Amino acid sequence: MPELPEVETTRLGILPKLKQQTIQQVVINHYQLRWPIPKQLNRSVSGQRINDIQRRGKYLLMSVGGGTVIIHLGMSGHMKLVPEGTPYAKHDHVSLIMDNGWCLRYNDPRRFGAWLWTKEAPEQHPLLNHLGPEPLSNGFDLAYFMEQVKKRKAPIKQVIMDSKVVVGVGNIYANEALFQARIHPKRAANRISAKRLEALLKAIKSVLRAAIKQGGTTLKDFSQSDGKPGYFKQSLQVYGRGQQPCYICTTPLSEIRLGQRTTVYCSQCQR
DNA sequence: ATGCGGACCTGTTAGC
DNA sequence: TGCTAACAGGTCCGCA
Repeated sequence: MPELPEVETTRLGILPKLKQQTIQQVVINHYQLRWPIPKQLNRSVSGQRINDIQRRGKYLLMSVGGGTVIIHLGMSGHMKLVPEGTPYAKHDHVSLIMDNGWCLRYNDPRRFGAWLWTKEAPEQHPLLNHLGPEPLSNGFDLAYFMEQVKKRKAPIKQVIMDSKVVVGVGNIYANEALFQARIHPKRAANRISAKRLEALLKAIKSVLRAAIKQGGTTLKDFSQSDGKPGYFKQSLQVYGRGQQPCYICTTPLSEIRLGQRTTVYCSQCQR
């Protein structure tokens, strides 16, 4: 479920009910996520007020007095806000019971997500301190992108999905951005002209912006128990459309595996 | 340093 | 209908 736009949508969805509210209690039903949830989490955050929730890449950073909860949704994680006392759903692993009667539930069937605790500045944390720039920030510009790409001969798709190069570009949006920029996903990163790299840079930004905008339309449903975002599906040009006609030239879209991820592209339009 | 495959999990779907 | 295999939005880790 979560690529960057969904994480941002989640953040914007839960923030209004949590900001400046006090965490009464933490209930952990399942400690074993990608890494075990630290035992001291409950002690560290109970009674603390949530100052803010920020996002870095696909990580959510919940700052409370004394430290930060670092949250990742993995492949299948999502958040729900429910009234306190609502029965647990299957795979509800973490609950934050708030003083204002709301309860944040973290649900994650595959348990690839994470809930960690740090007292240091979160950007110093080992999981965050090697991350590349935010894709929508000014730091992700053509000069930087060219610098990164020229030392990489791997397929461009794998390079734009590398969080050391830029954060937040997952499999769906990597496919979409490459189609928008007309670049073949297997093309060696260091063999793309500046002009085409600029097109890719713009495509990454525009695809992510558009998706965040779409996610925003489902925000009002967020406190509902089944708040599944409607998603960006109808806007997808290639992802999930293998064998179907290219919207530009009608050639059937190709589907291959690249780095163990499904990759869809138009062999006619993308070079 | 870069690049690759394996690992962590459960649920859903395609194929026999 | 039931079983099995493959695949799913992520990304860290260890080894070449």
